[in-house]
Amino acid sequence: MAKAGLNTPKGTRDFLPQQAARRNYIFDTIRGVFDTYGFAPIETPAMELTETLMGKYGEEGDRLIFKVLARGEKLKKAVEHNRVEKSSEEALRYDLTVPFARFVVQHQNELSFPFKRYQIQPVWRADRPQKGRYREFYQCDVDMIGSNSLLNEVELTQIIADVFTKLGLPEVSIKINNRKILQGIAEVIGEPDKLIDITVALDKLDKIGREKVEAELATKGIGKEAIAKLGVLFENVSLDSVAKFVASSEIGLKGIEELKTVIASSEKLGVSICEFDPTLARGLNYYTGAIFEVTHPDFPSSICGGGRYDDLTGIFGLKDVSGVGVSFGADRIYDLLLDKNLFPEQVGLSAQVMFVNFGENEAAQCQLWAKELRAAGIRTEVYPDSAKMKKQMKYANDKSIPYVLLVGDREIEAQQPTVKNMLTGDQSSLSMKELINELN
RNA sequence: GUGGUUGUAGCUCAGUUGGUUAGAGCAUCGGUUUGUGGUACCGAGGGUCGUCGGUUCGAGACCGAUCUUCCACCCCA
Repeated sequence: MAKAGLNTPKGTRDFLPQQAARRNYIFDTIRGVFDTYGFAPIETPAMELTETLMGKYGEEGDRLIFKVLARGEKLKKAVEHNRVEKSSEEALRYDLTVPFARFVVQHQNELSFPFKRYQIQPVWRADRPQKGRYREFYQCDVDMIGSNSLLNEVELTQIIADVFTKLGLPEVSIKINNRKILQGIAEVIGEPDKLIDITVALDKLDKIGREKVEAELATKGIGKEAIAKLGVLFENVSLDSVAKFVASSEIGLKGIEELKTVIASSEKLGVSICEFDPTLARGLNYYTGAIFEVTHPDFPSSICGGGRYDDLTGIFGLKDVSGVGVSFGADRIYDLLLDKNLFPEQVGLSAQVMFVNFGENEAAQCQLWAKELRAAGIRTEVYPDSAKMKKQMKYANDKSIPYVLLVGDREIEAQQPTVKNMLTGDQSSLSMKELINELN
């Protein structure tokens, strides 16, 4: 720990066997749900070209992208001209959505649309680490691209409900809003260009209160009259009142209609955890329609989020292809499950059987028997060294291996091992056949 | 990016107003038990006190810088 270089970089961690097994449990659960909806897996590189990522996430996002340093002569020149940062040609991916858009455009002729994919990979953000906030973390993305249908949004709410039900977290809620509504609000108060500023400020309403939100809006250059018009929303933000508010805005009304459809259709399919949240804004620039955020009452930040992006592929040269998707935050879900003690007892499979090693000849017999057991699908290990019995027993005990097989002269002569049940301590002499029957 | 916070054996922590060879519990390894684990008893190894520099006769304790941890903001999974 004290030695130089003996730790992982800020905001990253190692995973011990139990932690890794529990993470796999989360990945497997999520993947299982994605599979049942007919999504196909893809992968993309850890690095993208810097220009692929820059400018897609908004000011804040751009700042948090990890850039890869130029090397050799290029670096030398960049240092001379004081342009090190701009000389970066590659960067670690910041999310999975933008690389996916690039992927779709690049492989458009090899894909059939609408295209449904999932992607479970790490992403990197140069954020200040905190609880539930890491610099390297896994996102589990599902997206469908090439379809405008609201059926897709509805399917996403079903997927979210399925995943969290399976993980034992049915008390989550899916906060839903629609960027079109936010755009409508901006239009109605006469500040259509300030959409982002307005939504970001509105987002803080329940945290910092009305006065501070108004102050923030003012500093963003929004006029007093416009702020005054917003007043109604500060007091009553039910779906009906917002609908009335944006009645004069075509796009706003469209948003209201979409939102109502998604919530109503989801409910018909048994997904009753959706709720309209007019203050949900989301800072990522590329969202244009529905936006989602999943929260849990016992966790401070969102554990899943996403939305519809009408023109993300347009930036890469493919017009009129709309996509929608959400991303599950595996690391936050891990923290939450750990906190609530919700991991199943037996996650991660240890061997069912271990052969104690008595020496070269005995081990040779063990290898033969181990081969038979493995062929029968029984997880088997042979202790590699002829260490002291006590040490080998302790190893089996530490790994909670339920059966230990003793193979010495007596057993080789009898042609069957002594089987010790580690739970009860009972021992018996069993043939391979009997053992396989007992374990299957 | 802003403000604050933490850092002593693998882990959780003691360490009195700066003073000789830095401690405990757990874990690890060994022994009591050379074909038997989880209990018990005995013993051992392991730390240049995050790092670099400074003050001092003397620093784990004081000062500075840096890295790391955690927290609030920002933003987000």
